[in-house]
Amino acid sequence: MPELPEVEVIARGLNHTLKGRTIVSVDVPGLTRLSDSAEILVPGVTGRTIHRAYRRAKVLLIELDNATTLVFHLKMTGRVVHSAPRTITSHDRIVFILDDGSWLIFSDMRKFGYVKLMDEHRLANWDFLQRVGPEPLETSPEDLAKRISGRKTAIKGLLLNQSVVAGIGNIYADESLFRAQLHPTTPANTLTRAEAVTLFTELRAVLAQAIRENGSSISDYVTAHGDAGAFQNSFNVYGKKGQPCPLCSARLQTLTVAGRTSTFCSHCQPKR
DNA sequence: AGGTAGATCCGGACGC
DNA sequence: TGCGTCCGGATCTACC
Repeated sequence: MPELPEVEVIARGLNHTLKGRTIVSVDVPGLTRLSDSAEILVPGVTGRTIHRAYRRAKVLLIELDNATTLVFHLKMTGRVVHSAPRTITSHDRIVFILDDGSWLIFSDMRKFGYVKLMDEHRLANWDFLQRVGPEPLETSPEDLAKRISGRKTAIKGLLLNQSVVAGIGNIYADESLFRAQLHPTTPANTLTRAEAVTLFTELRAVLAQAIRENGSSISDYVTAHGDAGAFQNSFNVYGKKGQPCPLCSARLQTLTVAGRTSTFCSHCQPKR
């Protein structure tokens, strides 16, 4: 489940090794439903040189030399890996063959992800980019706190809401709520400003640490070069239902909040 | 208008 | 072995 840190690590890795490479041909074993068609993608990218790779929210963007951009959303099981040529697998969706013989491969077992090719106009007017909230690592905790003030809904739902703050998924929502000692159903309008600032300070810290540790590998995530991340070893609560709280040793519990499984410590994160 | 629930996409994991 | 159920990121619809 790539969230902000995982996509950031992939983007940095790709930017390092793809910059200046030219796409010489494309193989399309089978695109996902939400992707642009091969008729758009193949002629659009063939012969183009890669300028840079970067991230916005959970979206990976690879900018080409004619002001078009390959846009990837990995959703749960997507991968974008730069590797030597290898046998195509049943999960591979599109392969970009580069001028040094290496491959850039988009795979996605569950086919929820997508790849699209956007020109400047389509990218600038893309409704997702119009709606998405600020980058948490580039926005002060005070400014982020203002964005949730007065909202009656559960704080967990607001953290997952991409238009409130960009790039947060279940892992980093649960981990930051634990660090801030807030129950996931806490109505945002019951937080003091100081509590909200603490929450976003912890969110930023957990995201920065996850990036330093190459992201969290729980099911399918690997870096741009196929390596697993390490931050899953630093989880306090995510995926640890029934295990002891690292602070008080009470059994961690789960609850569905905003439609998502939330793991928390009912002692350290009391309901209010 | 803000908010929630449910459906949808897909296939691996898991339980009976 | 085999079938049914669960899960999840984001979006959409229906509804309160």
